[in-house]
Amino acid sequence: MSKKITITEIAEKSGVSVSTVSRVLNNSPSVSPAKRERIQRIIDEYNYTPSIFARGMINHKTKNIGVMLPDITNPYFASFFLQVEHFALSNMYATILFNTMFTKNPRKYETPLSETDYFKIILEKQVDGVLILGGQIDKEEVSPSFVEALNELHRNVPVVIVGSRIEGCDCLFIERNSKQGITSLVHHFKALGHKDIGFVGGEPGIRITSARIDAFRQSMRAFGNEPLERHIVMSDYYAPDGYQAMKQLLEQNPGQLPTAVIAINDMVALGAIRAMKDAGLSCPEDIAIASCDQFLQSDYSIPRLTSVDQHNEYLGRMAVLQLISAINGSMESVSVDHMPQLIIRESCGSTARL
Amino acid sequence: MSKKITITEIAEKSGVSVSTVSRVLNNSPSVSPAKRERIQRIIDEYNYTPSIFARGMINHKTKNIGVMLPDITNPYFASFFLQVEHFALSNMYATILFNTMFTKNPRKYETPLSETDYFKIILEKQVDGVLILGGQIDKEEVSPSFVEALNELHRNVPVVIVGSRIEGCDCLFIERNSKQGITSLVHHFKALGHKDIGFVGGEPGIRITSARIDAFRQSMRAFGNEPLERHIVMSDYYAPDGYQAMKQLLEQNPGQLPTAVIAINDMVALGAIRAMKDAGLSCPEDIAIASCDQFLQSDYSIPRLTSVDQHNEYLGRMAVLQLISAINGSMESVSVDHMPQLIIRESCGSTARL
DNA sequence: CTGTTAGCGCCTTCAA
DNA sequence: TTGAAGGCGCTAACAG
Repeated sequence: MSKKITITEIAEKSGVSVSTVSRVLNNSPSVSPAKRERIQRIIDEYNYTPSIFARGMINHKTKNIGVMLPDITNPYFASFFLQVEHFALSNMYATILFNTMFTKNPRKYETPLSETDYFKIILEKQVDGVLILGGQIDKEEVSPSFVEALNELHRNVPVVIVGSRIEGCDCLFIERNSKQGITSLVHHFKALGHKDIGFVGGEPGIRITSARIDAFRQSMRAFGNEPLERHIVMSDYYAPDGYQAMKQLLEQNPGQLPTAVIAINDMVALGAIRAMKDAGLSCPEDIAIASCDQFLQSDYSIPRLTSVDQHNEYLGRMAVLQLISAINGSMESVSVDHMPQLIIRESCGSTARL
Repeated sequence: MSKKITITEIAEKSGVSVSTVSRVLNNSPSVSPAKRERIQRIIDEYNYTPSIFARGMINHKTKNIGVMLPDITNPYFASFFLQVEHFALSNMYATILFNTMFTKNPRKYETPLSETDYFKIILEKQVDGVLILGGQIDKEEVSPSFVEALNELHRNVPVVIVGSRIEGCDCLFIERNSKQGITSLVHHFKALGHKDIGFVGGEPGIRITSARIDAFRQSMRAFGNEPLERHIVMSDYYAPDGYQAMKQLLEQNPGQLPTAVIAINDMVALGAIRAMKDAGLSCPEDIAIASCDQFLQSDYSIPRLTSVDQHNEYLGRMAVLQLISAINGSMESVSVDHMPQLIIRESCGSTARL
């Protein structure tokens, strides 16, 4: 590895002092155009880039942000992350990604590390800010010690959490309305004449799950229907979970199945439809299905999935922007007001097309 | 943000010199046990971690690696990356991820940045090593200027490329046998009695595509069949591409369709099956389908996808390991010898089960 | 507009 | 076994 050239050498080669070179490096106005150009030429010629270490010693910034999420192979997190990375880079921040694997996942990985271990590692990396997505923060019962760890982290570096506000946590939050999507799904099914609607997927004890199921119950009641508890089967967020949940729903409701079911996301919907098929039922004829969170490729499954676009990508952008402004001193939480969009395809059995 | 405590303060608080503190920090043996313990206690108490900047100025290491890939939302890259990140971290390296978006992708993103721009950014980040996956390096014709950029990067920091060796490129490569999988697929279809086999997906001019199509032709010939060119339709790597490719295949071969088709990966297979369905054909009855690269969830589609597990996750592990050993001085390319595994499910029309 | 200089926090000789 | 001192590459006063 060729050793890096330093500012001193550039200064010597261009016959000026290091400060002058430093000035052109930092676009200081007070450099004569002639010198500036000459120096820049040398810089380019030698392909010189200043040492982040030396710079960091002074301004204590790495221009790196840390992103902590459970599992990048989950399309939900992936599409979110893509936006984050993209927008961070266009603001000159690079993104260090940590997969905490702190949710169940189909690969059954375990990490020996706790989330607070990750906090420590992140801190050591001296990132300028941290974005947290999923994991413990999504639990309904967040342990006080975890909140304290979060606060400690935030004391060192701005932390933006994507999810609902946690009692006693000083971090910044970026929240959004998660009911809207469910409500339009229920309305849609009602409009199609369904009375008994079920719900599958989502891990119990996780906020997003409860929020959605609550919204589900609530909007059912708004139609004068009390949803049947036995038509609600929670499990988790992946295809195998949708499969298992639907299987259970079918088995525990012989002869009295719902005519429509809402799945917590597209992977779960996929699994659920597969379970129906394996039980000799077909979708949407026997049970119509729609999901709350659209992923890519849902337009290519059989049947094509009716789903809700929660605009997660937009949320990703908002999150980085929030983090960057926090790094630069702004300290307010934001709530993103977005309008989830119902995407009607085949699995809901509607013939309507947008 | 609370400012960090320094080694000097630790030294003062424990009544020793900075050098002694430094010694305990770096596990130097020459510190009296008593002092060592006392100092360690203070370190823990104040939750002190040494500044990476100051350290970096001396050893020039960040303990960060850079990973460059086209699109993390592509499950192929995601599962690969997950392994990389995981293994890197267990070796104390954090991973900075760059999505170059340098392939077509369903989101139609564009970056204003070229891949060589990314090289520059990565270099500025002073990572200890770089892993490159996909993008230009996969092209059949790599421009000399790109190779030179790669070499220049490699002159500064170890670069590991996942893919086939590029003429004139000094980087480290991690290669694998990509024929094996195709061959077993062809054998499998032959064993099921298929004669006319088609191929869909993959971008023309990309090495992995050509390699697979070559392997396809070759193993067809081994059975005395010359594959029909009009039964081979390239496009790209995502579901919409599979859809479009199959649609074209169907349209351009009226009355003389293949009875089986190999798709370049599971997303393409999904799209292809969907196209068949939309054309009133069903899989595997009318055309059997199998794919070369298995992703998660393929076990839940309708029909379940017969596919090949290329053990990409293993490859990911090998790649980081290779990079880390390169960072530590080892400079040999490795070729991973793995045995792709055929996973027989429904889409190939076989009744056999493993 | 430009140069000089004092650190930033740490590690590493070199002496003691 | 310990401490003192130099220097890593850069920026930010401070002088000129």
